[in-house]
Amino acid sequence: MGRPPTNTKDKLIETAIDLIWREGYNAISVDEICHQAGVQKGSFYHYFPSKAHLALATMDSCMEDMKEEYDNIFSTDRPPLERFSLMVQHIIDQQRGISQELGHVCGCPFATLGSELAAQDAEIGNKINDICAKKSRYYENALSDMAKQGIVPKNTDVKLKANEIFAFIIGQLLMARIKNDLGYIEKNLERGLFDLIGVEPASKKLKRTA
Amino acid sequence: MGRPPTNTKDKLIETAIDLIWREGYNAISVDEICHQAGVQKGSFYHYFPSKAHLALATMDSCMEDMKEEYDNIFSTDRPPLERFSLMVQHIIDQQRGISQELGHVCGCPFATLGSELAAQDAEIGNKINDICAKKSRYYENALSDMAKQGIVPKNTDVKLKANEIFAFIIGQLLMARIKNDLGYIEKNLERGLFDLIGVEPASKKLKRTA
DNA sequence: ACCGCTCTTGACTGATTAGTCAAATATTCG
DNA sequence: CGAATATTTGACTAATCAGTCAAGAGCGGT
Repeated sequence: MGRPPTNTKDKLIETAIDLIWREGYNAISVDEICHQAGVQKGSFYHYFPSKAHLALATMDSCMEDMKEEYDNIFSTDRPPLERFSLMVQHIIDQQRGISQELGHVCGCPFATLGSELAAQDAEIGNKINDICAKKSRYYENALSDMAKQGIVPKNTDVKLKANEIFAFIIGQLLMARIKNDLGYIEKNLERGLFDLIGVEPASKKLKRTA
Repeated sequence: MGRPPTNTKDKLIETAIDLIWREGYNAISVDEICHQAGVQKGSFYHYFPSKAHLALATMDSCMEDMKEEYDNIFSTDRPPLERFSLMVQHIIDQQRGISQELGHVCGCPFATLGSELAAQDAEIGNKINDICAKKSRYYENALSDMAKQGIVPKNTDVKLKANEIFAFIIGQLLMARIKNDLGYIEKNLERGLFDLIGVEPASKKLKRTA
């Protein structure tokens, strides 16, 4: 029944991800998104009741991609420390790709949007909160496994530690975005992460405290 | 000669700091700033050639305040570890005050603005870069002193370490802003900071590695 | 062929945007 | 007082904003 589904909605979401990620939510207009997506305004409002709803849809889309990647990276088959190393590499690769594609280091899309809209739109704020919690859970699980294996102290507060790790990562990504420079992340992200966890990556082995 | 100077310019800057800090740069209008400052549009453009120039002025103002506080906190009279503890307390106090005044946890004003405008306005991006560098220097000096005193390894890369600390702090502040919750900062900021530095705060003393 | 449904079109609205400007006002100096 | 300068006023522009809507186009089922 009716006209067959098209890729209009997806085109809008894909275009919006790029534009919002690079420029921010309030800096771009519905007209601009439509124009770059090659879609008419009426079609936009056929699929999304408002600009804010499109932003929510872009987050859902990013969230899906993220989940797929992180389910793999944080697979329990992998040694827990290796999961973090792999994640660092994934972040660097992703940032490099996006920065080449969009002409600017863009950082974490959730953090950028969250920072901009935290005090403005409660629903978006909640959604970003959700995403933070989901990401933290990957870290918590890995940290739990590390505690079981004695890589970190058994009594480690994994929730607290996961929060520290999360903050450190989005902080590095935010700095990379502001400086438009991936150098620090490339040099510094893994090292800082392992400092926070309290272990040494790869070759260098130092005494840990129990 | 001429009409005497008034506080109009300062009123505009003060109002803009509050509005931009809470809502973001693109989310607020010149009209709104003028209205809340009780100033007419023409007066605004008498003092500032554009909205972006007001944003620059707010950053200069924040920067001045910051410098005064940090010159005190990071005074070389103080033991270097105490400087970091004092800074943590200062951040917490400041965030509590602003969140009460503006009705929302606002995080770091430079990071918020930087995140929003990094890809948009090169001049603002450069200024924020400058501010980051200045703040990092306080950390570097303290870390150098700690290295001299053997509190951290003599061969510590203080520039790298300062960058890690900086990223961690703005990451925590960003999360606090997104979650609109100071809880994590109050519980977690000092602890994570000392984990990164590689020392233990206050009572708990663990073996460090040389 | 015709109906019913989905999707698309593009002109339209009314509000808001950053920024302009000429005239008015207030003050100091001579 | 009167000239010179600094500040204020508020109406104005032209562009842009999010969102609306009535009309039509494309398709499946009957």
